[in-house]
Amino acid sequence: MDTTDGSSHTLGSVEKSIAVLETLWKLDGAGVTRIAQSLDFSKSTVHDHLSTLERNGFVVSNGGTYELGLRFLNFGEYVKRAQPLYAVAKPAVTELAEQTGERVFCMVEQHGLATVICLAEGERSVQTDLRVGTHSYMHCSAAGKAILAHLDRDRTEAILDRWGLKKFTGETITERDHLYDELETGRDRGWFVNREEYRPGVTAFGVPLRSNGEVTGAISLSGPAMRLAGDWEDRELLTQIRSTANVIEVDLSFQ
Amino acid sequence: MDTTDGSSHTLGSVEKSIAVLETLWKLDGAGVTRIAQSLDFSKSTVHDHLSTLERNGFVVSNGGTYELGLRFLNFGEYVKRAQPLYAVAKPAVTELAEQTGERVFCMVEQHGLATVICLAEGERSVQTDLRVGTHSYMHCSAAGKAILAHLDRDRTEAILDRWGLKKFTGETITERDHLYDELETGRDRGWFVNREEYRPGVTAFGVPLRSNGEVTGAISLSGPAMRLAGDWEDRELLTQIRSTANVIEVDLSFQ
DNA sequence: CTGATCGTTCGTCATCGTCGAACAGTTTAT
DNA sequence: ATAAACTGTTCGACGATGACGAACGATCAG
Repeated sequence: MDTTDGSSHTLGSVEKSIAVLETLWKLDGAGVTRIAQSLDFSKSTVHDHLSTLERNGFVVSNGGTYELGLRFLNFGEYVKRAQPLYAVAKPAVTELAEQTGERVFCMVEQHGLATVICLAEGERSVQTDLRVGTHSYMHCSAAGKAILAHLDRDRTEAILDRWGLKKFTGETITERDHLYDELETGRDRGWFVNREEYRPGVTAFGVPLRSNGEVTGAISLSGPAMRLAGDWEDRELLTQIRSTANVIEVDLSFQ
Repeated sequence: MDTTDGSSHTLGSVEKSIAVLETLWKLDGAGVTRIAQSLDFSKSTVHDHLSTLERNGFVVSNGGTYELGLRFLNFGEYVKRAQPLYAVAKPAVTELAEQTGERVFCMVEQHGLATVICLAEGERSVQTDLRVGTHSYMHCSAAGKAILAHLDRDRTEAILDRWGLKKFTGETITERDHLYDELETGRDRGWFVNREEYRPGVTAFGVPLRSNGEVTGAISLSGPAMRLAGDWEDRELLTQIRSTANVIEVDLSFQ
């Protein structure tokens, strides 16, 4: 999958270490042998990588089994706070969740994926698998569409080339033209929607966040499809979401 | 500093990548040239590492300058939630902060450092530089002492050998015997204290958390030294802290 | 327009990452 | 109790590959 590069100066040993870390993540911790056969590396190679990573705090060993280390938490919190949006969006998102009772997210694009940087739950918010730090595809999330709609066409194309339009439910948009239409209508009316396109029964509305004319992220509000189905109540809900986005944009411009 | 190892099979290129990541962290993002001269690597080497790390989401480039990527947030949140203590301690810590109005931490030991895995602020809690994910030395924090006091003597020695007893204030304990005495008295009475040993004006009380007879972490409560100076009110405060710790220990044993 | 600086590309050489075999513990099954 | 089948770890040697300096094109300051 990566041997076709040819002249690229990518460091194989570093990528091996990353593969070990990914495996440790997928398997929720594992031993040398398990990782070695999962990646088709030799045991000694895996051991070398693990001990190097452990010496640096990215891995921790508990009597034969290895896990990801707390140094990731250190870097992770730093990266979260380094996002200009975080400090501003956090209180606004929390307030919107309290007002509406639903779950509210703030997401940022990086590497073609939308990542949750902060989240707040309302009183009646439903369960979800989206946590802070979760990466999600942009074609099937309300916030992702909001961001995608405001990128250069080339960039959008590149993102769709890289990640495809994976189908999660019967409602997921899997055709490019369909998605482009959706992005255009969303761009025109100022908000975006994900109607059970990622999880059955879950609908979300998304609004982009602009700073200096550039879209730097988006907020989205998600809840049960039943509750968010009507067009009448949506008007009220949407003005609340757009109002929150507006507050964030203004706050962002003053710091 | 590491060339004296001799026979160790540590992967130099991986450690170089880690050094690049650390530099990116220290400098809050930087360009190739800046990193290269900061680490005394060649520009092309730094570039190779950065592009490899970027291809994997650990670094992101914004027009010439590089920053740490959001993938660290993904891993960081995962590691946080992977700690058995996290889910149990979070609500208990929050409640204690509300009750007392002070700032409360839950910390876990790894690689000889105490790392904050969750934290809650009370209404009158003071400012601090401790965030979730912050690593701190164990000899000068209340939670760190609580954990240190219950490790094997060999382990404690190894930790002090590795990290030393760095002096932060005039109150910091910098001699081993002094620390061992302090750990013993704390172990006997069941709680530990840090009286302005890390930051002037900040005092903290710490209590260990046991699971199956083993200490897996600690909680601590910190506030202004003035407020936490008396011995009378401390009695009340300490029973609240110990009671919270007790709740966590019981909850932990039932999952 | 010019000089200096940036990030990037490229090809070479010597380093050092990889592997298999052997090691020492630990658990499982007989 | 004993052996067989694991585990993680150590070690040395070979050859892939990571590091470097030089040259590149792009950008910015004066």
